[in-house]
Amino acid sequence: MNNLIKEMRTAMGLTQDDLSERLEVSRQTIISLEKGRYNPSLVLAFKIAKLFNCRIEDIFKPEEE
Amino acid sequence: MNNLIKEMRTAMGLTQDDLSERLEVSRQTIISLEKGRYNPSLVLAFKIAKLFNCRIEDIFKPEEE
DNA sequence: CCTTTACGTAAAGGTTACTTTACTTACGGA
DNA sequence: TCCGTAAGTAAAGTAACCTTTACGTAAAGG
Repeated sequence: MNNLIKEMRTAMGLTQDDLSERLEVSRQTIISLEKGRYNPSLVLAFKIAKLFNCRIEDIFKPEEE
Repeated sequence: MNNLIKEMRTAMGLTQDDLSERLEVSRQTIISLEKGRYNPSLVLAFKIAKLFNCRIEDIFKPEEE
């Protein structure tokens, strides 16, 4: 699952630490998400979309099968 | 996390078993999702949206905080 | 230099998504 | 009445998300 979290985060001028606080997750979670190490839960995906003021589909790009 | 899986499934004339095969998950997973017992992974949410030919936001409704 | 900030890795543990198996109930048709 | 189908519960196990803690590195500033 590819995503644009890092791009959107830096565009907002946020550090990983800032973002983790706003999303109420650990910094480790942000790092792992940005690195593509795992896919977020749907709940977290909704939180991220809300914070970035866009849709889940705008941030997350499932790899084509 | 509220969702419209059951409604959309029956609208397509599919049984829980049919749906589980198309999504490549177990029937238990379908039952639990429809019953709202847990939230799917983002990957599964994308699969569901693709099958129902709509967006994740059209199917899943996060409870307001 | 030394400190602070931002980003990164690694490992151990908890919680939850998801699987597998087995059993139950209700319904409709032959 | 019997059988098959669809939907449901329950329990035990595996996999993945997410946390916590600790440590490493590079850059910028004093």
